[in-house]
Amino acid sequence: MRYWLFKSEPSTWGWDDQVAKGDAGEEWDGVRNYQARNFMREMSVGDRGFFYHSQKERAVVGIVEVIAEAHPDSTTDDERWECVDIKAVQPARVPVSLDDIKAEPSLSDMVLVKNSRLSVQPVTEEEWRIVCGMAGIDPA
DNA sequence: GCCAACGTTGGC
DNA sequence: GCCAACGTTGGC
Repeated sequence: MRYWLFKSEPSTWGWDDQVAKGDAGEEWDGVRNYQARNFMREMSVGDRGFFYHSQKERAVVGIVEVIAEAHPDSTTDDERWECVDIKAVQPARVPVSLDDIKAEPSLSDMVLVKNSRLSVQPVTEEEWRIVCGMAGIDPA
C-alpha cells in the first residue's frame, strides 16, 4: 500500500463534492502534467491519499482511497492523459494547514513543501502517520 | 492581485 | 536539441 496527496481548488472540486459522490467515487480528471499522471499510473486499488485544498484554504481536509487504477481521462480525447478514481474515506477531525506542515520539522521534505505546484504527489509512510496524527485520524 | 516557479511549446 | 517565450499554478 502506498500513500499519495491529491490537490484541488475547492472552488473547482472540493472535499464536499468528493463526499457527495459516496462509495461510487469519481475520476480525478483534468490532470495535464506528466509527473502527476505518472504517479497516478503507479497507484493501486486500496492506496490511500490526502485530499488537500489549495488556494485560499491550504489544508489537508480528508482521506481518500483509490478505487480504480489509471484509465483514459474522460474529459479529453488526448490519449496521453489518464486518471484514477477515488472515493472519500473520512474527513480530518482537525484540518492540517500548510502552515502546520511547514512548522513540523519532520515534514520538511514533503513534496507539498518542496514542489507546491505538483497536483498529485507521493507521500511517505512516515509522513502519512505524522499528518494523520495531526489531523486526529487513525492512520490505519 | 501579484509574482515567482515551473512546465510546455515552438522556432531555430 | 536548445532555449526563449509563454501560460498556468499556487503561495503570499
